[in-house]
This record gives sequence, structure tokens and C-alpha cells, in this order.
Amino acid sequence: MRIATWNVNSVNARVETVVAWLREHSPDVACFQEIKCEEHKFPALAFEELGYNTAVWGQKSYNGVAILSKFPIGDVRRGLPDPGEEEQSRYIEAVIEAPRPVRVASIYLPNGNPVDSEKFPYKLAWMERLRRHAVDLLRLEESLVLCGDYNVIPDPEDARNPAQWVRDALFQPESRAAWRAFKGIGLSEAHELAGEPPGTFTFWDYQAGAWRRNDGIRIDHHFLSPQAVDRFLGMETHRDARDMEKPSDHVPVVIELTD
DNA sequence: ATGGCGTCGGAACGACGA
Repeated sequence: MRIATWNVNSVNARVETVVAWLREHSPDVACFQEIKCEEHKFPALAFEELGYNTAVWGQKSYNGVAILSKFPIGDVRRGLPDPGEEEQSRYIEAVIEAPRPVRVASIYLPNGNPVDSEKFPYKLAWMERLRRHAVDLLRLEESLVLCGDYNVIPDPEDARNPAQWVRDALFQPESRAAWRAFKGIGLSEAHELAGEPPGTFTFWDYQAGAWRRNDGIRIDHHFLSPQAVDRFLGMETHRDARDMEKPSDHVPVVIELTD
């Protein structure tokens, strides 16, 4: 089973690009982030025509996450426990009802910039909520894949030019520590399991020729429970997608598990 | 160098992204 994560940067602005990529690569599951629309404006039909079921948690203009699956989708959860009053659409989880099921979450972690604003503590608090929920999920002892745009650059080797990120929320010591604490509850990172080399980036800014200069960062991650690690076969970071017509600024990352 | 570039809402340009 192949499971993709992709921050699509508006699913409606990008639908032709996204459909073209799905048609070519046909992952069993695709987790989207930043769909930037409410559920009634999600182009479900375009994906159903490719054989996907969909589960969506959207909001107007910003954020929004979705899960596409060629298998039936069950046990959908929208949002983390303990939501605030105006909870942003950043987390959706579901069970992919394959012969050997996998619980999958599509995660759009807050950016947190600027660091001296209320957005940075919001990011850190959200990461702690995610960590606590993941502890509960691990107790289920299932095949579990928590993937998405984590908006964290884990290590200097995950940026072409780490110095330009030192004042950025994505590379703050607190963000990186929260990322390690999350991983430390007993999750494994696909990037490490696959032995991807340094310089495997997943995001390049639209601005200033970042793609042309390969000025990228690695911020889109898959985390696996021990039961999913046992099924891990490999991964692909789809760098070529950054050269598609009307590309997202992120590229898809795909892991493969045994069926 | 906080700008570039892209998207949204709503009909100009500010908010937001990373």
C-alpha cells in the first residue's frame, strides 16, 4: 500500500495538477493539506473519477485537510481533542479499510511565524496536543501513519541554507525540540527508515528563484507506529512534481507498506 | 534585505504562507 502526503496549496487552484499527478502515480491513499476550501467546495468528483473515496475537513480560505483512499474509509476524526473556540482545520484521521487496515492522519501543523507573535506559542501548543493524541493512538497498537506538512525543519541538513532559517518559526530550538518529543513517544520517521540522503527537500518557496537554486527545506514528514515500521518497504520524494505546470510549492512524498 | 510569488476573498489590496 502506498500512502502519499502533499501540501497542495489550494486544491481548487491546483486540481488539474493534482489529478495529473494522481493519474500518473495512483497512490492507494493521498493525504492533502492546505486545501483552502470548505467541504462543499472540495472537488470530490474529480477524485472519485479516479477511484478515490474522500474524507475532508475544510474551512474558508485557509488551512483544510483531506484524505483520499482507494479503499473504504472508516472511523473519521476531524480535529485534535480539546479544540479551541475557533479551531482551524488542520487534522483529519481515518482508518483505511484495506485487508490489513492502516490508520492514517493528514496533518497541517501551524507555521508559527512571526516568532514574536501569538502564532508561535499557538504552534507549540498545537504540537503538544498532537503529541498527546499520538500517545493515545499508539496504545491501539495498530499500523499508524501520521503524515503531513509539519512546518518543522528537523536538522540543519534539512535546509539548503540553514542560516537563513535561524529566526524562522520552522527552525526554532523550541519547534525542533517539540518535533523530537513527538517522535520520542515511539514513532519512527520514514526518511530515516528509507535512508534518504541529506538534501532531500520537500518545499521550495515560489519567490526569488528558490526552486531554480534548489534553496529548499524538508518539512513534509511521515511518522510510523512500530506496527507500520514492520510493514515499511520504502519511500519516494517526488521532486519532479515541482516542475509540473502550476506546481504547488511542496512536492508529494510517498511511502510504501506491505499490503 | 522581509522583497520576491501565489492564493483567497471579493472586487483593491491586505492576510497569509514558509
